[in-house]
Amino acid sequence: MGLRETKMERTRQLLADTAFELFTAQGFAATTMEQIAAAAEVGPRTLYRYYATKEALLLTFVEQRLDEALDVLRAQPPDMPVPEALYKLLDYVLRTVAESGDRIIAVYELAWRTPSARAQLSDNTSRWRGELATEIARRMGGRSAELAATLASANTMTVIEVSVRTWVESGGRSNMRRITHRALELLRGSGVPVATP
Amino acid sequence: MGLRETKMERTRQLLADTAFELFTAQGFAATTMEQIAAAAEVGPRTLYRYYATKEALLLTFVEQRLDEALDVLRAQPPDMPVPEALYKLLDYVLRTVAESGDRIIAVYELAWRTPSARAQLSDNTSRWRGELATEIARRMGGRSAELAATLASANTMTVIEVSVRTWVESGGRSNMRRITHRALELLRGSGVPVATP
DNA sequence: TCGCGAAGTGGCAGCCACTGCCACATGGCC
DNA sequence: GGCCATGTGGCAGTGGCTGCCACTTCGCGA
Repeated sequence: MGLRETKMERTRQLLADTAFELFTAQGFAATTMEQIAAAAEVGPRTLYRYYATKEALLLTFVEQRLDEALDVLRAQPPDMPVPEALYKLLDYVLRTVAESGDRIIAVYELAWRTPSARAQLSDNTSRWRGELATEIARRMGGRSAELAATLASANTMTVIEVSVRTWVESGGRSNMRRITHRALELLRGSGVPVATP
Repeated sequence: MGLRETKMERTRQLLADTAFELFTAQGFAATTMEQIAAAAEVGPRTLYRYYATKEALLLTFVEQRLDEALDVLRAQPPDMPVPEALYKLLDYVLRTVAESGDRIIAVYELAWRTPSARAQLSDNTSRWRGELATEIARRMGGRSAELAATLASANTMTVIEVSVRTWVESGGRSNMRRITHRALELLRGSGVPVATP
């Protein structure tokens, strides 16, 4: 990786961090892109080259975690049973969410309060669910599995959402895994694969 | 209902219809709010009083249908088994979607092509899913049912989404109900209530 | 090592979604 | 018929976002 790319990666990180601080300090709407650019000491035009929208600047952190989780799933051997692979994914998500702690909580709370950011978050998770469905379908094999894969993906996403949501609402104090396991237990028994340890 | 309210309702309808025609004719992004206001012969400021955002103008049609479906569910007797009540809701959605035909297809295709509109649509359905979960929880009774209700709501929404999506993608030619029933069949057997005729 | 092309940066002008404010008009009601 | 509440519309302004173009800086081959 050349000097150029290193520098850009650093700038990218700096912009997201600077934005995050301003957002938490003054609120999302009250912070302008110009302010963020000034605080990070770049031109506004450059800021837009790194992040196309203000919402992206807030949500990139969450987005990265979800994409990493997908990579974890893809890295599992192709002959691993789907429920087991899904459990690895779920486990990764819950672990990293719990580790990132405060920042995740702050981002979610900001996003939920801000219509445009909440909408963008919904869109991200919806896109992510689609990618997850594709990966599950590949593992289940064959065209006919597409519907089951879509349902399995939706189930998984719902479990993640409900777990994270209650965890965030408790300020990071509740036991995320307990809810996850209760949800998985409820979902078992249908014709759709469910994450299993 | 007084003359005043009647007139406003008419204007409201006129604005959405005018916008829809312009959107389909020239595309969502290429249509300005000013154009819509001019075409409907109201001031731009007035347009904003009826619809807070451009996306709302496009999506109000879909939104209305979903809200009606919730009302249908709420109208069912409280002692009706949840799976049966869910089936009534599902049935209403599929029926009205099929009846509204071209317009639904056009709205979805416009929304999917437009990031901001797609995000808004995601947000709407997410909010709707929450309301559905609340209603299901009430019918299942008790605090402890909340998680199962959330999962049931998510399942139902997924079934609707996947049905509508494939239907729209086929240009309204595929059999929406076949997919719906296959999906419901797959979902049966878990601890979560599933729509049943 | 030097210089050149590619790639990143930033300023400027401009579009348009959206808002607060205020003056005006128009139903609804006594 | 006149008054109040409520709806309409113009105006000025903010800020997100874009295209364009000039400038700088990195990376690489001669």
